[in-house]
Amino acid sequence: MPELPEVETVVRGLQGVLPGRRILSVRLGKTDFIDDPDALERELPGTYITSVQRHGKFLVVNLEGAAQGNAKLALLIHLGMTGQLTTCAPEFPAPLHTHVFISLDDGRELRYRDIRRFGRIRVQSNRTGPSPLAALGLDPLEATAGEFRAQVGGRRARVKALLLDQRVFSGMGNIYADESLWRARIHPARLGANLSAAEIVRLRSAVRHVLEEAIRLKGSSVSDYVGADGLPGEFQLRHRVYKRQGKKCSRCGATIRRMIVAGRSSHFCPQCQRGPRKTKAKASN
DNA sequence: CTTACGGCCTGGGTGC
DNA sequence: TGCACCCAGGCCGTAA
Repeated sequence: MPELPEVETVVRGLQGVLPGRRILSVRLGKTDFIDDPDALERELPGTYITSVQRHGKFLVVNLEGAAQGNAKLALLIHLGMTGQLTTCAPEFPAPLHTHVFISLDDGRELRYRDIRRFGRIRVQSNRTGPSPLAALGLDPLEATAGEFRAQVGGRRARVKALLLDQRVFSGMGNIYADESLWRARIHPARLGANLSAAEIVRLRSAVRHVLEEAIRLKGSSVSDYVGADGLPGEFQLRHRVYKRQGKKCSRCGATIRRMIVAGRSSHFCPQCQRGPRKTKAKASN
């Protein structure tokens, strides 16, 4: 599933090929995951790609009109669960579920494929309403220790829910939330407000370590993820808990467990990551 | 206001 | 060969 490291890998791959290219034409397959398919076909041709960036799990392709001073546009792409954004020769046969074909002035084609169409594509301009990027929380790689503590401490939501909430931290999903909590030795069901200052520091450094290592290994390919070059990542080989229930914890040897926390399956070591205290409904007085 | 939870979207994988 | 079921991320409505 594309989370921060996977999107970052795709962005870095595209940064080498897209900036400076002009979009010649757009061809669409199914469009139910595109906010305004007509706008995509109408507004993209003729524009120049100026840069590619990541915001949380969003991939942003910045565009500029041919004439000077033209309104700037951005193509916002969220890969959802199974989105793939690659460039290739236009003759290359398109695999099933490829729904967007953008031909470029260097003869190559930018393609979007999405098996389940949980992804989203949207053209963003100054007249298309509020950008979904505005609602995003801190980038976990850029958040200072103080910012991190402010988002986690004092919150009565489960720490797993906080890590997954894109308005709190942007970019993390189930894999990296679970891997980070294991590394920090924090149970996913603990409440943010109940974490000690030391635990919050540990969590921030675990998140950074895990995300940076995953970026180095070009992401985790667990379902359909591939980078901009079509190649899978390798971080799935380093997963310590994600989808490893029943296997041994590499740190203490206990058996990894899976349980639903914050509505999502959560993988953790019951030995290294001690559960929250059971709050008694009514203590004696 | 904050948090919790169920449902919806889709289709590949799994198990019967 | 079929088929019901589960699961995933984001979002939305509803309830406490």
